[in-house]
Amino acid sequence: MPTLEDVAKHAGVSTATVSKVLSNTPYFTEATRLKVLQAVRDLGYVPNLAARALSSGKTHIIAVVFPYVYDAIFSDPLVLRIIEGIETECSLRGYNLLLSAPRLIEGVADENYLKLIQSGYMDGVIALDNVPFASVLEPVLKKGIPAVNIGYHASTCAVRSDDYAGGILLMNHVLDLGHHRIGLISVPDNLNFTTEQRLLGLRAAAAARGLSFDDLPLVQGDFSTAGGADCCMALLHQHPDLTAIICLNDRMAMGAIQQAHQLGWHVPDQLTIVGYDDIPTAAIFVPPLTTINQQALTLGNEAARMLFDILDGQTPESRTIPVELVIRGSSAPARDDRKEDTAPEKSLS
Amino acid sequence: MPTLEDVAKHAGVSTATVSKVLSNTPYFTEATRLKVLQAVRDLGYVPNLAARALSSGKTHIIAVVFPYVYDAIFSDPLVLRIIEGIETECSLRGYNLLLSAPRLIEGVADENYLKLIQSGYMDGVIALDNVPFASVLEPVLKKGIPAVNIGYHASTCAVRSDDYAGGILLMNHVLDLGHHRIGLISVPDNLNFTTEQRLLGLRAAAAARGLSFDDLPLVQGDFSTAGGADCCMALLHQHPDLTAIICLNDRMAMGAIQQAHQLGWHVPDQLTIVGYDDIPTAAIFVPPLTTINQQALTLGNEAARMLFDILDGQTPESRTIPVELVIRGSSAPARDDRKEDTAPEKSLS
DNA sequence: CTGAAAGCGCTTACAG
DNA sequence: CTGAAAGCGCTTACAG
Repeated sequence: MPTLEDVAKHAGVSTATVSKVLSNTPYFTEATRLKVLQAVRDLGYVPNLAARALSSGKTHIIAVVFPYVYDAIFSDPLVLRIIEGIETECSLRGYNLLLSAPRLIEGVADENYLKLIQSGYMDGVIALDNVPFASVLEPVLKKGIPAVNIGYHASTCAVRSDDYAGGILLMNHVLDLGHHRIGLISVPDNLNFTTEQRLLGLRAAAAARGLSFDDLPLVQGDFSTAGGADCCMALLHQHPDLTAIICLNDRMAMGAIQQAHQLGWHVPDQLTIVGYDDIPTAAIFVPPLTTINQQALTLGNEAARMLFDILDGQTPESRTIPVELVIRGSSAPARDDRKEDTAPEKSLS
Repeated sequence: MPTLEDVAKHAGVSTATVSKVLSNTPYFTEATRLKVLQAVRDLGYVPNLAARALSSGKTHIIAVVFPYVYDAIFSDPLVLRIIEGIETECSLRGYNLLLSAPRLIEGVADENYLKLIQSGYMDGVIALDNVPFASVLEPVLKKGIPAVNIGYHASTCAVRSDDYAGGILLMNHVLDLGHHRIGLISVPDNLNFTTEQRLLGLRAAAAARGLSFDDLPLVQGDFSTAGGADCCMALLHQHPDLTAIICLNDRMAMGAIQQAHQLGWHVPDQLTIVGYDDIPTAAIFVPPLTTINQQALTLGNEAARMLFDILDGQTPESRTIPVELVIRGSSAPARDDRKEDTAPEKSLS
């Protein structure tokens, strides 16, 4: 492999000159610039990134970091979509993308991950940091590495999907359809900031319509389809009068719908079930899922651009990306015959 | 950040000693070893990877490379699963994982990708290399970087899913159900080795049962759900006598099922539709999809282990990972009333 | 068993 | 506008 020195000799200039020409420093004769570039071409020279990194302190690598918890991340189609958004921007800017999925176990740090962060091997970090009890960004910030968070840990510049608004949209949709005996399939408390925001949105919307959120039956799933099915079973068993179930993600919603079918309920005629995320399958599920679309690709794009802005010395503002209610076939008006099964606990406005 | 030199001073030894102790070279007094390790702890020393890479030529980075074509890769749940398998092994061995998705346009190389490969920034490469007209591994091999291919390009040590056997299993299943008017939803020719193998398997199984594969109506989709729906529409329009449709992946199968429903066909009573891949959604789709499970996680695990074997100086053999037919609700026996609509073109054994 | 010293391939003040 | 030289933080023969 030819080195900078080979190029310098071939072009008849110093290594300093080659280096500066290649990094687009101005103040060079057109002649020397051409000589250098020609030599680069002649020799097929490609800079050694390790050497460049060592002397300049810049690696042109950015790391995408997401905690490996609950097996949730690698099973989440949105994650791949976010990564795609990041990869596109990196590719445009000539940056490389390192992937790290630190094992997050309460109280125990992932040694490999800590070493990676402290090794100085990246110019910046984009994190999916939403686990309250342990921030993957914490060691990054301690080391002073530029970082952007796709999430709610408040420590850095962040881009977030408007989960709160999503919760409101979802609850309003269900209420607008005339439902008031509504079950919830959630996830364990204190596990994820995004779902907490969604819950807050649901709560606010319910309160605004005079419905006591705390009285709504709620069971906790684990993000997975199987978990959604189990939750649906539990919910319908204890509360056969429900007319709607709101799930905090699509995978649980799909599991819930399947379970409801197996229990003999027709969705949406007898039971409305809605999800959150608008994963690719949502549109082609039977029935197609009413859900909230969060623009995952945009989240990735924006996070990357934001990081590059920081790397360019700017101080970008955090951004919230809007969400959209996507109404499909899994939600329908509450039917009168079911509504009258029991008396409403609260009067509606 | 403390350097090797700081550690050496703190421990009262030379940098060479520190370096060797840290890389587990034998032949050291227990005393000096302890001194060094204590100093490392005292100072919180973490090696600078760029420096290490420059002087040793080892980066402890492996790159996972997959071509960005047809938008297919980033939308494929199996890819994330394969990456998970690779990441797990890397994490175990203390390696980091770089992701690169070179844009593959016929005849035009991705400049960034070529630079990355030639930059010496990785110890090894795992590729998802299945696009016949352009191998992402080609520049890797030219540079002499150890590589493993998850796919069929013959140039390297490879791990592959047994797509041919999958094709046979799928066709036999459909034939065993009594179908013989079978439509195919494929992908464009010469686009992907894996789908070619599946087609060969389907063809062989058909031939073995006396069915002329070339007489079966075939339309080409684009891997996507929407494409599957379009293909299903075209197929049923021209061949309303079909009793089964075999799709080369699950996403197209799910689109096809949805389209069939919209056209008023009942799956599987009137029409059997099967897929390939067993993506997470397949199990919870309505009806649940009969499909071929290829163990994506295992593919990733094996590919990584194989690469580490090469890095350890061994010469592992290529492996084929078995597949499994998963029979679910989207396939059912051909019904007599439909079978008699037209006379069979060929007699079955 | 341990150390002095060269070298990996770049970049970057500093001169001129 | 261009170059000589130091330095980035490691590893690795080579001595002893």
